[in-house]
Amino acid sequence: MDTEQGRRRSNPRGQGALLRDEIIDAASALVAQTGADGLSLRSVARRVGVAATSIYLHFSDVQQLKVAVVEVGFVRLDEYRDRASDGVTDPVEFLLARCRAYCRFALDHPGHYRLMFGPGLPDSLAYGAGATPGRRAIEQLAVSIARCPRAKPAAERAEPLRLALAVWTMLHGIASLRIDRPSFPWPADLNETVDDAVLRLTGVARARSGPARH
Amino acid sequence: MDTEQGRRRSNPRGQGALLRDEIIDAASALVAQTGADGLSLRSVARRVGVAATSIYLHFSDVQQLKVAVVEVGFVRLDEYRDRASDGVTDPVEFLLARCRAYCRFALDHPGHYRLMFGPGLPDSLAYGAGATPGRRAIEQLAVSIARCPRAKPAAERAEPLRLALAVWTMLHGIASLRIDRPSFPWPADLNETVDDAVLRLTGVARARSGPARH
DNA sequence: TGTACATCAGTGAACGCGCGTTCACTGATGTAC
DNA sequence: TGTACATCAGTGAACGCGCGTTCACTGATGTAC
Repeated sequence: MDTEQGRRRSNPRGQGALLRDEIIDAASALVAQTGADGLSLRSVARRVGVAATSIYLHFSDVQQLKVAVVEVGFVRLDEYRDRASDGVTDPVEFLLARCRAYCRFALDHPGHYRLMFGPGLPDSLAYGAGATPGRRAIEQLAVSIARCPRAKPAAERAEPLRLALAVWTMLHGIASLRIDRPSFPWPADLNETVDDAVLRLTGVARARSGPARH
Repeated sequence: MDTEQGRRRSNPRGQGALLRDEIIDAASALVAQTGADGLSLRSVARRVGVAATSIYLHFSDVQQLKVAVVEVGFVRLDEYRDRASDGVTDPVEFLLARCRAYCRFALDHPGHYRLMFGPGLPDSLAYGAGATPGRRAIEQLAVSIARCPRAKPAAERAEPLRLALAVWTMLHGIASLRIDRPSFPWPADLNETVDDAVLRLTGVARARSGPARH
């Protein structure tokens, strides 16, 4: 429909799974462009240039298609964070880099982010319930926090997992409000907002003369 | 449709505005029961027991109806907070009580909350842009924070408005994640989570032997 | 006191739309004999 | 080498649904003369 390129040819025999990837790609692009609500079985089919019913060859349900898009989103989010912290040795800067990357991912991919963490997906299908990417990310975050030197005396410290939960919650607040209320006069510097919040919440102290700001 | 009570009688002449209130009430109830997505012009009309077209007598648009529901939500949120802090003299407890009330409102009225602060309403119609309830609430929050004694030396303090923004963002994160991911193993005690986050973010110190916890 | 008219509150049928899902099908390509 | 058949990848028409919005209307009640 978008690009009228004559007739679509069937994939060669045995390569039917190729369409599955095409569908996921198209769904991801749709979510990116038109938001989570723009994702429908028919809109995806139109974009791929295929009959609506062909989706059912690979997904039992429109919900399962959304789940697949969410899975792609989690992989990309991981990549964002890993790339941001790659080569950073200072534990505090490591932590901050990954937190900033989380928010940057959300603002770069608002549609995906909403689908991953918003009301778009029924809770039962969403990540967060089992041993899933979301849960693993929280645990990684706790480790990152635990490695940082802290200002407070040991007695006043909260456990890292608790802190990780608080940090994730904060990052989600920052990201989702900026996504959903773009006209609000947010501070221009997102990284500064993130750094400030994370340092305050965790009680972690940044080294005196850290590396270049961002 | 819900309760078949024969035929609806027109409101008396001059009292046409009564229907407007009925519509808003029904819309609010629908949002409360079935979430922001359950709100449609026709579902509201069904619930009121009126023809779908009658909505247009009072709202030019389905969007305007949503805006009216959001307005009701802001009034209720204000009530929640005022009632929670009523009679509380200690400034820190005052601040915490209002923050807890914010989250409690959100969890008691998830449909309203999502409509007020989520993606349900187009940004241009949402609060937050002008001299609106949301903005006023932020300023009130800043005042509440400023009245609290703080642990840190004056040089390290952030301006209250900045802190208020951070606190609001945090509360939104807490509330919206609990709403959208109810199956995640959140700490059982919401108030403790709120208190902890607010105190850490603001650097405000609670009095040694405060009043009963909650 | 009677009547024409205006106003008000609300109705009912119809429109076109996009949606998820179903069903029976088509056409190409491989495989068994 | 030829043919019957199975499998695979994908199609197209149709279903019923709820939606927002439009249009011309109805019936009661007030008001002017």
